[in-house]
Order: sequence, then structure tokens, then C-alpha cells
Amino acid sequence: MDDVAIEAGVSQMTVSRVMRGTGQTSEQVRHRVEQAARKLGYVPNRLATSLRDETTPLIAVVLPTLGNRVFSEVLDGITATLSGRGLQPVFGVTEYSEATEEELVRDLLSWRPQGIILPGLEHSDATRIAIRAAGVRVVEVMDIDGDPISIAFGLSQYAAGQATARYMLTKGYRRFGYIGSQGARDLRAVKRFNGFRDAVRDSGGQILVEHVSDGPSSMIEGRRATATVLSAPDRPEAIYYSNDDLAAGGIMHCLSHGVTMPTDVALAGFNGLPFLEALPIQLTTVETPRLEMGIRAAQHLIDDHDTSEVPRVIDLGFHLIPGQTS
Amino acid sequence: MDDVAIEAGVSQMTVSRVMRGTGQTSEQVRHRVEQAARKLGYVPNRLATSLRDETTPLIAVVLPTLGNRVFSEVLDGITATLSGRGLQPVFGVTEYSEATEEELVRDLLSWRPQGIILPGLEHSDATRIAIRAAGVRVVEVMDIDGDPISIAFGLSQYAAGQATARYMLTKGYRRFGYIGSQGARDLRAVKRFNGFRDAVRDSGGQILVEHVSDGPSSMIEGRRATATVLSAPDRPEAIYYSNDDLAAGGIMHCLSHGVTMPTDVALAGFNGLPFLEALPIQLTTVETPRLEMGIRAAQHLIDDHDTSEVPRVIDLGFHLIPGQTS
DNA sequence: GTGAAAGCGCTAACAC
DNA sequence: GTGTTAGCGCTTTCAC
Repeated sequence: MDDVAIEAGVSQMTVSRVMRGTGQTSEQVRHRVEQAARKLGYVPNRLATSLRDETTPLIAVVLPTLGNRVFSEVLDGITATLSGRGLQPVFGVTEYSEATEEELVRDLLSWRPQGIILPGLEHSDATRIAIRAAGVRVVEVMDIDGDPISIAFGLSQYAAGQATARYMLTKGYRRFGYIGSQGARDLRAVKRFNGFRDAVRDSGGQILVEHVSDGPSSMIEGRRATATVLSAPDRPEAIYYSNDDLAAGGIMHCLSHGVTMPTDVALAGFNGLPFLEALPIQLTTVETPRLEMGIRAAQHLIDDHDTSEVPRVIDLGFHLIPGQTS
Repeated sequence: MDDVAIEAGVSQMTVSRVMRGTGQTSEQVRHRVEQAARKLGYVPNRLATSLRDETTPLIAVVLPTLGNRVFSEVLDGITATLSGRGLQPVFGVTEYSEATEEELVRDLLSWRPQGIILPGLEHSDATRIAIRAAGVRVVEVMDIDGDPISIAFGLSQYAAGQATARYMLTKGYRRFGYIGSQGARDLRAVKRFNGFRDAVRDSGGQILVEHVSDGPSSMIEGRRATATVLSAPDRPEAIYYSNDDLAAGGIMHCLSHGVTMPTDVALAGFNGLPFLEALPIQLTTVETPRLEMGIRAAQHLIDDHDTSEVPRVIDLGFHLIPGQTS
């Protein structure tokens, strides 16, 4: 910037004013500065601006994984909301590890972001302390079953599982299987299953088999798991999947092996991802407000508001979509 | 940091040394400083470090969209490679707009990243100038058909289209349809189609219909487009899709309407996404090294090396996967 | 309409 | 083993 100032024969201050279009500058000077800047290929240094202003245009975003469309849709909602307002996301991925999250949050906070968006309500003490110490705005997304640090935009995962079970029960199914992934690390999937299981048991139904693989969820994993579950001696009438990818894999298994849905086996998923609409048979699932969670979370961090007045939990709800698989 | 120094009764410099574990510090002092830091909830400010050191641990990443698994896989490769080495991605999405890319690149560069990763080889002059001026390392990914700014890791999109056409031609198809999306903004899809079309014409085949929708690609869009193309009076024997999502939609249309593949119509896609494996019928497609592109790009930015010695184009190749749809 | 000075938080280099 | 100094690039404040 000093170089530009010298080249244009003015002070740094004037260059600063021209670059940002603030204050008073004569047409003449403005022109000379712009020329000089272009000639020297001047690139402003936001580190300096942010250090000086004690504020950054950054929003930190923590995601469990990029391997599921669910989170890239949330991220999409966030980036779309931020981009119009000159804010930038800095993000990181935890792969469902609390320890990774802890380190990641510390790293992200050192950039002094305006705010931070976290997935879910479960975080280590160290994570909570770091966030409190940084005095940064926090929003938690996805889940509302628990105690948010400050505010959460999401849905009741437990209730979603419950609702799915109740629907299946009204359809007459009593003997269920469950297919999940990510071991027990996906805490929201665990909550959904708890809701599902509780509702089933309350009605005298039973969970015959739980098949939770350790790796990430995918259609192919769902297909394999479905083959396994359906070939078990105690074969369930209906299968609840922890998400749509797994459930779609179940559909593929059935289509490929002449298993008729829902008479041979009924299926239900979770998320209501757009690709389901393209399948030959419509999956019973629960539609979640993924984009909206991202948008609302980002908006909350942007907007001015009295923290004390805001409700701590915003339930964005869910919507059971009856399909042809149950 | 000054507060911590006062609390611990030492100088800022000592606090700095303790925090980073560098230099000499007595056990005593170290302990006092750590206590003080914890008590005051000290969070280091990387803006200051980066300004002072004239270097950041940031890698800028530009992506066309998050709506396609292809790019989240590339991003996954990048983040996985960076995270081990204390580097952080800052990213933005262009939605296939060159103007958005220009602005985004300027914004990202103002953070003084170590390097920047761009999709494809086509960028506006302003983008190129900004990058050159910033003196930042650049890697372009996905495509190698053109002139990279510095180095590109990718594959020949034109050759991939050609290879697909040649394979289809050996199978006896001569009358083709093409289904794409994103208008003409997805320049790599355009290159693939050019390769495909040229190869088809060279063999006396013909492209009967080109159906390129303006929106993003999706399975459901592919399903709809396939219905349209197959109901046209001049119905093609085979359809080439600009990617797997669209092609999978085509498969769904055929499965749902009793259209037998490949006898009634043959299909081919592009990318070799994992979900294809789960489908009831295997799609003929071209497998691309998505994760590897991300990993190699990130590694290149991390590694020390003499810029002049490095080849400018790294062809990571592709792999035609014959399926049951052609 | 323009400039000079000061300081944001941190650390390399050099005392002691 | 610890402290002092200076400066990274920018902008707020105040002077002219």
C-alpha cells in the first residue's frame, strides 16, 4: 500500500480512502491512485484490516462430513446467505469425532470469526469453554433435543424417529429391523432410533435386528445391509434406516431381487433428499429443512439482536412423507 | 496476550514462547503462564501472527457448486490432505459463473493464502491478473484440455467424451442423444460432448437430439429429460449424459417404464460415482480420479519444489467402465 | 481534500 | 532464561 502511495505521490491514508471509497478524495487523486494500484498489482491485505478493526468477515462452520448431501445442503444454505453480505465461510470437517471437533473449533476461533456454526448439541467441555472464552456468537444446527450453548435451529430427532415408528405401526407392521452406519458416532441417528424404538415398544412391537455398520453411510452399504437383514432367520416385516442413502440402497436390493415393497418388506428412511423423487418407487421418509437450517443459522449470526430476547431453541420441524415402500 | 503476561508477571515475549512451545522457558514460568492463560480464557489471534509472519496457514479453494458429489469429493481430498499439516481451507462457490469467480478469487486472495485451487482452466483475465499479482501458488483441477496458469491436475475431458463415443460405436450404436444441464456454463461438460460428437461424426454416426437444461444436474432432471428424449419422433438408440446423476435418472425412467437397457435404449454417464454400484443395473460410465485430484492439488501446494522443474499438466487419467446399459 | 501519528496482537532479532 | 524493540498493513482520529 505504501508502494502505491509513493507511485501515486500521495499518502497511504489517501490510498486507503480511495480503495474503500470512503471519505473525501478529489477526482484527480482517485484516478492516479487507481492507476498506481493497477500498475503495481496491489492486493489489499485483509489480515491487517481485520487486526486493526478487531473484526473479521468470517463465519466458522463445522460439519460432521462432506460425504452426505445433507451437510452440503446445509452448507449451501449458509454460503448462499453469507455471500450476499460480504461474509466468508471458513470450515472444517470432524468426521464425527469429538476430539477432532475440539481442535478444529480452537483453530477456527483463532481467526476471530463473527460467529460459529456447529452441528448438533453435543460438544466436549473444552469446545464449550473455548467458545465461551472467545465470546463469539454460536449457532447449533440439526438437532434441538438438548441444551444449546446459545441457540439451536433444527428439529427433534427423537420425535422424527417416533413419528416414523407411529406411521409404520398404523400400517400394521410390528416386527422391525434397523439399519444404521457410522457406529454410534452419529448421535442424531442414535436419537432417532431411540424415538423409533420407544414408540415401537410402547405399542407392543419389537426390533428384531439392529445392523449398524462402522463406516460412512452410502447406498451400496444400505443395499448390502438390507441383503443381510432380509436373509436373517428372524426376518423383519419392515426396516427403518438411519437415512435416505441407506434406504435407497434397500430399495435397490429389493428391485434387484424381486422383493416387493411393501408386501414383502416395508422401508422407511430419513431426510427427504431430492434424488428420492427419481427412484422407481417412492420411499417413505421424513423431510428435513436442511437448506433452511443453514439459512436461518447464517442469518442469526448476521443480524443484530438482543441475545437475551431470543428463544434458545428454534424448532424448524419435519414432515413425514408417506411413500410406496410402506 | 498482554493481560496474560501481566497476570503471570512476565513479558509478552515469554507468553508467546510458552504458547508456542519454542525457545527456552523455565518449568516455573511455563506453569504460571499456562495458569494465567487458562484463567483469562486466552485465545490466540492468528490474524496478528499471520500479519507479522507474512504467511498464513490458509489454502483457498474455489468450487463450481456443492450440489454435485463430484466436488465435495474433491474437497474431501483437499481437506483430508490439509488437515494433517495444520493448514485450513477457505472456500467459495461460483455456481458456474465467471463473474462470481472473479470476485470470489479477489476476496480469497486478500487473506494471503499459501495457495489457491481453481476448478478448470477457463478464468477471466481479471482472475488471472489477480492471481499473478498476489504471487500465490495456483493449482487448477479437473481439466487438462487447455493452458494452465501454473499447473493442472486432471483429465482430458475431450478424450473422455471421445472414449465413451468410441465404446458405444463398437457396440453398434449410431444414432445418439445427448442430455446435459447447467446450460453451456459447465465448460468441462461441453468439452466432453465435443469429444463425443466428433468421434460419433467421424464414424458416420449422428447426434439426433441435444437436451441441455439450464438448471443444476440431478437424478430427477435426468429422469425427466430421458422421458422427453425417448418420446421424440426421432428416437435415439443411445443416450450420452453429461454426468452420472443425469444418467442414473435415465436408468430410473427406464426401470419405471419397462424400457429395457441396452436393447431399447443404451445409456452412458460420466464420473463413476460410488452410488452407481448400488443400482439394479450397472451404468456404463467413465471413472474419474476425484479424490486424487484433490489430494494431489493440495500436496502440490504444500510441498516445496522448484516451480520451473514441474510439468505444467498432470494427466491423472480416466477409466471407461463398461456396464450393462450399453 | 489530504496527511501524520498511533496502535491492533504478535514474534524475529537481538540484548542482557 | 527472559526482556526490549521494532514492524507486519491497515484505518481511526485529529490536525491542517
